[in-house]
Amino acid sequence: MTRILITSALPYINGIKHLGNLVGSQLPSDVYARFNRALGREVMFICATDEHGTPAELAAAKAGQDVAEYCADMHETQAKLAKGFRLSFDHYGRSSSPQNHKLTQHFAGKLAENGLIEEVSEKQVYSNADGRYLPDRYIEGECPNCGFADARGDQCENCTKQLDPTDLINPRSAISGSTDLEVRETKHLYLKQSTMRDKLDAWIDEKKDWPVLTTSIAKKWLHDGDGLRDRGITRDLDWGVPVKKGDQDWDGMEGKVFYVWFDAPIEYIAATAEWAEANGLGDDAWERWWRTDKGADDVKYVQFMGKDNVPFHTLSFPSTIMGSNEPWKLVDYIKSFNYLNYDGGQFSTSKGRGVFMNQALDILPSDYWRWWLLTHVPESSDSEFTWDNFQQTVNKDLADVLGNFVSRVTKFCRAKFGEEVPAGGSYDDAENAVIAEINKRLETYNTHMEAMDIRKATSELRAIWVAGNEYLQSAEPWAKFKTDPEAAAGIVRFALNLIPLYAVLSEPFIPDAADTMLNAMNTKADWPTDVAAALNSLEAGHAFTVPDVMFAKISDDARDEMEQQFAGQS
RNA sequence: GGGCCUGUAGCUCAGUUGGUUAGAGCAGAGCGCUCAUAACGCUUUGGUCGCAGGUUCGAGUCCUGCCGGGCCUACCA
Repeated sequence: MTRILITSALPYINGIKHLGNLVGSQLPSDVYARFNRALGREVMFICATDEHGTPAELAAAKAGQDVAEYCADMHETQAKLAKGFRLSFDHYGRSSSPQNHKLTQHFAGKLAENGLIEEVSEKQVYSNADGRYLPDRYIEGECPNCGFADARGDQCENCTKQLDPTDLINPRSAISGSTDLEVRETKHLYLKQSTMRDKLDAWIDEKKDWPVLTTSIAKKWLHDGDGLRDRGITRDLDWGVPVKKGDQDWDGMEGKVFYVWFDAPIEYIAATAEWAEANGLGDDAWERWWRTDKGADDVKYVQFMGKDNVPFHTLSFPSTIMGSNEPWKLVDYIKSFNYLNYDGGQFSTSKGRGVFMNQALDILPSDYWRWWLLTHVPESSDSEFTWDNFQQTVNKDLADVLGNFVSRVTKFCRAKFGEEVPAGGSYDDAENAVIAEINKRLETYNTHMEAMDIRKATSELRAIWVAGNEYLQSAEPWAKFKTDPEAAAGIVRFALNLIPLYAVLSEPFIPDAADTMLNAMNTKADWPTDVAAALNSLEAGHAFTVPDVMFAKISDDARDEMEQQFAGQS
């Protein structure tokens, strides 16, 4: 039996994430995890907060908190929101965990042993007022090319010319505005990725089935200019994983930490170790997912991420893994996504533009958001959120097609036969035709889910819901009831049986609604392998209840109000 | 500047290795049903597939150029 290891890109710690962040990795990975669990496969689904780096320190300072305290609070907030959206992580870890400190230092030590680390002395801009080194984009000044006053140290937004911070005229700190800057000499570790270029190139070449978005970005970095460049993996910061070789100190690296992009992917592994500890299990429990010498040979490892994360997952992290010369599990498939835009522009934290995870849950239940986001997940190109589209999709698909189906069937039965599955009648041609159709659609649905074609899967699922309404319309139990109650009973029994089937098939997308359906029908169900059998599972006499309205519609007024509320200040 | 992605009905999107009259959902129109959240079902109107060339017996699909949108470009993460 194949085991499935799934990781979602780690949300950064510096604030509450918006819907674009959610749909770009966590939500689709959750669908895939739920689907695989439903099939009975053993799944390990990992996510964590990514807590290191300059922006985390600045966010903490802005919040007037110590950075460790800030990260702990924000981790709790994000974990709570993840639960609110029903993200079914087996563990939601923290990149600041002791496990990650230990593993990150371990990998660095191995890379050094294998001659893949180089010490480089370089010049960095230091801000006396801020008491810290400034990354290029945290330095602003006048562009030497076009004269734009607020050019950033890496690139001028106005003329798009790439810059070096020392090019700027009258440079200042973007954090404090201070001009008390100086260039200091500082020593850093570089990972010699360039020596692994051919190996990485050959490895990427094997991945014929990966999304073009994934492989093309990797190829660009491998072949652009002089090819893959070495990458600095340390920073002059206080908050992070202290630079060590395994458990040994690293001469000349005192007071420095590893670069956030070096330790963040290692947290996928460390979070699994956190999971083991949290569940009172030994190291072998997590190592069997990650070490091919300890049982991970039968693991299929799938990563989900936004396109901005691709280079780090196709090149940097594999360099770390391969360079260690230890039998760690490499990724088998990378599913990458484009971006979700908001009503004609980008989501913007600073402008308060767009919907953030906490706000979304304040307004409507998670299933509404999950369904819309997943039916519009940016798989082939960027996609766009509009309130009008959101309202239409939710009202039509969830309220009218699925919710109303459950409602009409259960209420009709209650009125004519009471709140139990009626006896009498039998399944005939009409029912067998529905079984045949669902069988066919289920096969397609399974194929899309295995391939992680999320949008195609949603439209197939919707078609399966529609089949129920079509059936009722042509079977007309309300008309039959007047002349042939037995026949009507058979129809209602069949229709009632569709509800648990729909619940199971819908669970990866709308888990709360699936629960509601199963609870109402007072049953449990497995992923169907035999649709005919599944539609015979509720027998005559089985008691059920009529659920409350599963999905209340979004009114035009409510839609307009929400649109106003989230328009931002642009 | 360079690289990649993208432009198909009013809207959101499918369109396998080029092969007869270009598909789906929503929206619009008409009809039907009345069990149901005025829900459901059936039928139907919308497209010189961004533009211009080219290859081919044949191109939405391949090539070239142009126009528009997006992302990345290695020190934000």
